[in-house]
Amino acid sequence: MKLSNTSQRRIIIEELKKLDTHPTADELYAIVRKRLPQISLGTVYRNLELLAETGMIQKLELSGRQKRFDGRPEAHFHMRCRNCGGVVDVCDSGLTEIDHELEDLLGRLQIESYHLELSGLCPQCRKEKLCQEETAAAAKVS
Amino acid sequence: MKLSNTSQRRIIIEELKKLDTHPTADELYAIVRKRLPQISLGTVYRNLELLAETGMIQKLELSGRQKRFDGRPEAHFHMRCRNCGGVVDVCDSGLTEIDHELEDLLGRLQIESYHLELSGLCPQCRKEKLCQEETAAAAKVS
DNA sequence: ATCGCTGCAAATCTTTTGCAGTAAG
DNA sequence: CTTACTGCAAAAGATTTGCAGCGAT
Repeated sequence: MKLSNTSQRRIIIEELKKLDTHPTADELYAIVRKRLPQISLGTVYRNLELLAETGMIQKLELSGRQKRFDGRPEAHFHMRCRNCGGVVDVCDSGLTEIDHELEDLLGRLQIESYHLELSGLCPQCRKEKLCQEETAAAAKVS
Repeated sequence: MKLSNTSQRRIIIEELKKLDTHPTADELYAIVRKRLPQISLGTVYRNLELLAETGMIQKLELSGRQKRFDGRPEAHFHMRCRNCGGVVDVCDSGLTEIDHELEDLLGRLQIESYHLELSGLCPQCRKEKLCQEETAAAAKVS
């Protein structure tokens, strides 16, 4: 597979790699459009698909209607925020350990791969929720 | 939430519980239509949604365009077949063990839940692939 | 000059929804 | 009688595709 070097493709990669928000195709489209106002959403979809096939980026198969894209090609863990719907990276040595155990086990079970989707509150929403609770507690006292 | 007992709903549950194939809404629609030819796809979607909300069935958040539904409400593991695209149940004590470890770890990380999707060849496709390989080997010899 | 890529718009696929009529409690 | 449910058809949301022209190699 030989990909040519068009400005659309270059800018799509560039902008995606800047983000750690795992944008959907249309979110990335909005961002890329600031630099290339005439680009079409179809082009964004086609490029994301191709780039994922060649392994330069990842197409995330997460729950929810829309696919999301990740500029980091290495496997890592994701958590979906149940409050804001966003997707954040999760790094933890315990998870990495469990990952290895799973690999071993799945090999024995003739399962080829797996993917794990975590769910909870992202740091941002956790902070906001904490603030709300404090405010609520203060209101109760007064 | 009080659900009334309509024939549509009863038959949808009945047919879903008969299957271990985790059908999509339209697959189940086709099956239910044999008994209720005038039922609409919208009714199937609405009922599956309601039944999942009340916990009588599960709506599976798996990769791929279409949602799938599972008549067994208890949590268990699923594997998507990379050959036929179907979804099969996976039962294994090793997995259950890892499940517990994950629960522990995630509690510590303030992660609320997770879901694991396995991928490989379902038993059916594995068998067929094996046959093909044997045939290919035989052809090579002759 | 060739072949891949682009923008545009239409098509597709899955799911949801508005509505007016029907059935269940 | 009241409220939930249904069929139908249209709408909505996300992604894909056909096509004719354009740009990269």
